[in-house]
Amino acid sequence: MKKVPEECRVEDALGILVGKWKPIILLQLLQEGTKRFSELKRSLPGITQKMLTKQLRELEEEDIVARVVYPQVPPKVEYSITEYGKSLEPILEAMHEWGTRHALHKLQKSTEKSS
Amino acid sequence: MKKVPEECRVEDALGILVGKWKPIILLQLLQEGTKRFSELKRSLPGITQKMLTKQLRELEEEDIVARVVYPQVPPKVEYSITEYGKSLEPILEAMHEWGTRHALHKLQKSTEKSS
DNA sequence: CAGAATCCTATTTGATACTG
DNA sequence: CAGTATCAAATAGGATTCTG
Repeated sequence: MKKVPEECRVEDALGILVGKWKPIILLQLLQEGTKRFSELKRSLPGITQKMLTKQLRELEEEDIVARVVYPQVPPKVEYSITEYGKSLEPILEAMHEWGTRHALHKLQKSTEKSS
Repeated sequence: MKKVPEECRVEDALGILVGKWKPIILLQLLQEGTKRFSELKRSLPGITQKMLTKQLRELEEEDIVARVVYPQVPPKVEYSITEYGKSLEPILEAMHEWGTRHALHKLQKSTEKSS
């Protein structure tokens, strides 16, 4: 179904990072290590259970995050970045750096009225 | 309105790359240099004028691509990556590399039936 | 606690036709 | 040639309620 040249794999990486909460979820897990579902939810103000579940499931599907269920009551589920998932870190950092510069760039452009 | 920690600029970069056709448009312009609207359309099988126009406008808005209109008939419009836009290239390449490895990774996983 | 299920809105993408 | 305009379909995102 893909009509783009097959040697372009940019969209594969992009597809994994895309989602309103995925980058921030990944950064949380990268920085803080393993976290429970409820901890993650607390650190992500505004997210709903549905979205958190969905995004985590998608990341799990791609083997980026690991999900460990402790069979006890009340339930306990822990999420963490897989070794494989850590390979995304350089990309996330590059994007963070670029994004920071981009914010400055836009600021400069908007100040270009005073030559 | 943003609820994510303000020090996270990953989404800014992501927002610029996201769009079904943006990565491939950028790669085209990076690899082939300046191109006309119709040339771009030809190199992007499946894209509609509407989408091509929209994505280009969004990239132009962020100062990633430059749009030059030649006031003549029939119209001629050329698009190219700006100097600033070229700063995205490392990210695109990193994503491309990662995406390639990811394709292999998934292939290996699907072959894990034979231990 | 960690979700699943349902319902609803908004944004994205696409098909098609028209225009200076 | 390089768009715009309009309509329809698909997808993403969100609010709320229920459950083992």
